[in-house]
Amino acid sequence: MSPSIREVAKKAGVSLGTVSNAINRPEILAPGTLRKVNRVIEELGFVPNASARKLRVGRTRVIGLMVPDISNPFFTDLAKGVSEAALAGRYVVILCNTDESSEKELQYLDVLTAQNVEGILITPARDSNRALVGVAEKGIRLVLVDRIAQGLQACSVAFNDSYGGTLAIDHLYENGHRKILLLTGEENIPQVAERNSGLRKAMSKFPSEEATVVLEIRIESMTTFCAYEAMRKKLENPLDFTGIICGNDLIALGAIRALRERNISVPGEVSVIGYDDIDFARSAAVPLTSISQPAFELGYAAAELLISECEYPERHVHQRIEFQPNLVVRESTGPASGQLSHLKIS
Amino acid sequence: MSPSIREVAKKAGVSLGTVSNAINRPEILAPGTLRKVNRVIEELGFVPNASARKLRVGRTRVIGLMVPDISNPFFTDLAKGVSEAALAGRYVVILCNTDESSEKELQYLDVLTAQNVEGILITPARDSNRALVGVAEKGIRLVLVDRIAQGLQACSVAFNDSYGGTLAIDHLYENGHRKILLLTGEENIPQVAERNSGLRKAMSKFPSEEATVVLEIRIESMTTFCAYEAMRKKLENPLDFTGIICGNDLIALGAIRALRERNISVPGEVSVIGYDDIDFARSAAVPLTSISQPAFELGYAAAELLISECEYPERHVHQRIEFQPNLVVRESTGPASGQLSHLKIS
DNA sequence: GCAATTTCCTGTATCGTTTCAATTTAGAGC
DNA sequence: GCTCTAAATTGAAACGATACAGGAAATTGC
Repeated sequence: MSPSIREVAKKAGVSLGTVSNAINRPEILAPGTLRKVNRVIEELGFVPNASARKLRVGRTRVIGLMVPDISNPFFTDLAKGVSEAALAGRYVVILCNTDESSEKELQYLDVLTAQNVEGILITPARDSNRALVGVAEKGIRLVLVDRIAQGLQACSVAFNDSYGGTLAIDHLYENGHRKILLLTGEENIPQVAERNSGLRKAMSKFPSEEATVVLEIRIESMTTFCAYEAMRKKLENPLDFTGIICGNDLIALGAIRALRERNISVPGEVSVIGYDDIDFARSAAVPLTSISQPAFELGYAAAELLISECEYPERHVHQRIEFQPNLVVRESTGPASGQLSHLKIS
Repeated sequence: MSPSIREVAKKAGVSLGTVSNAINRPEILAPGTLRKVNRVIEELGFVPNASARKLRVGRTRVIGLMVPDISNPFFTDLAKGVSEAALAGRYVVILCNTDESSEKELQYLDVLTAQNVEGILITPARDSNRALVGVAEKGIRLVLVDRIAQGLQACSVAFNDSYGGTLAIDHLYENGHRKILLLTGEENIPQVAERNSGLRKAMSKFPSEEATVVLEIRIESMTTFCAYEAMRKKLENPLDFTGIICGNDLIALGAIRALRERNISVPGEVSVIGYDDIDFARSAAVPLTSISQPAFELGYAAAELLISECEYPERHVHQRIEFQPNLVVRESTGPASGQLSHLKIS
């Protein structure tokens, strides 16, 4: 097995404390001693036992990352950002994929608590507030990612979802779209609610006589497949919209697939706008107009925030970092002219 | 802070050992005592300190997962499988994204060692054999994912890459393609080498006078962007192939993007075949023909293997699990007729 | 009713670090 | 050379759990 600090001490002819100092506060050792100890450490391939250190110091250098769906490239990028920031701070990330199930989320919360993680980055499920409060009471620090949680003192990082919604609707409006389908997850997902509120706010700017109609479909899970199914069903009836705003790019991809199967041209007949601007958006069947959000940066910032809170709890004050989304126009959106008149007739 | 076993003992009026037994061997306690202790545990919200337990028992219930690129949906699915198997075994996964850099890989190997992980699931970089042997010597169990490593006693899970290569070339050959471009990563990546060897083996079956030509481009990093750049450069010269076999789907996506920019029709003029069959393959600009590999299952199997090795080291024997890939035909491949004659002229 | 056995529980040593008060050594000043 | 201070090193006491030897109580056998 791995040698212990004791063996290093013996072989180097110094005391336990000195070896420990060589590792943790090299500057207080005499240069000669330090060199001697380091050589022995090297020789024996000594790696300090993290469990023992954790036990003594009470710090684990482990954080948890809890995401609803790691398959979603948005969260993958986020995870990459987190991972990188963690590595830079010599922390380590435990990945928890909840599949949007709050049951799994609770299970993971337990496991993470048992593992004594120092903090958790979490995009919480709709109804896990209570559990989070419990976790926070155990002294585990939380950073909320892209969600808010009421009644919880914690840092958070997020995008301005309301502004994102505005960007989407403005873009379609400017292109003449008046009948718009909103294809998104259930509204008890906070970001969804935020974006919709942004949408509504933006709409209220427009003259009401223009009657911008927004139809809504809520799909169960924000994945390509569910969106595809939902869209197929919708298309069994005649078109009553010219633009679609999607809750994320995966949904947009699914919608476009369903539209193409029905030979409905995108953007000729229907414009589609996604959200997140994942890497695949530009390689999609119809390169996707989308609201871009720098997921990697969000993850990096979130992890930095958490680590700094863990490292310097006394001088820490909770804060919220907000990133601005922006619109990336590609080929899936265009003017609505033809369709508009068609709708007027029907 | 979290209460310790000591406080539970005091409050329940029993000794330390009894509380410990209540947690770890409830069956040896008198039912009344057990109930009493459990009630107190509940009341105080006691969670055992994992660090202390780890220190004492030497087991951490933590495994590491090291992948070259978590953005690649193949590895994302793999990670999901690993995560799920781990959760089922009450293990926890530390995610390590190496960005294909062996420097980062070494760094992570150190961190994981220090964290006392019980085992590591790894898709090793080309030249990290030595480091892996060192890790194995420290008693950390390894499972190699989709790669082989010589001189290392360990379990492994993989796809039959050679067979995958065969599937790809057979499909193109049957469609009349004779001049084929291979667009892949560098051959010191083991799977790449394996697939190529499968390709060559398959080609040797065909009558040599037909002169199936395989051109090769090695791209630095197996990502969409690198592939796109490489393909663009290639297309500055006239087409001298009718089919492309890609190292993975991301590469295929990049290649198709470059082809479309040049108004080269896929599959009209050039057929493209990917590898991995990621979720986006079917939503791509041209739905992608690909070699499908069940990444989730691979991950799940790998983690199960590792966990069972950790749990029952004495009865464990190293094994290799191999999954068979299979061909999924979509729209990116088709007959080569027109192009073939064109090439004969040039 | 007493010894033998079984069942249940206690208390202490231990895992490998870090911390910190105490001690030794070295250096400076005269 | 001696004192005083600063620098370097030591060693024991934690951290919180588990294991295990052994003690107390309950049960059994005759």
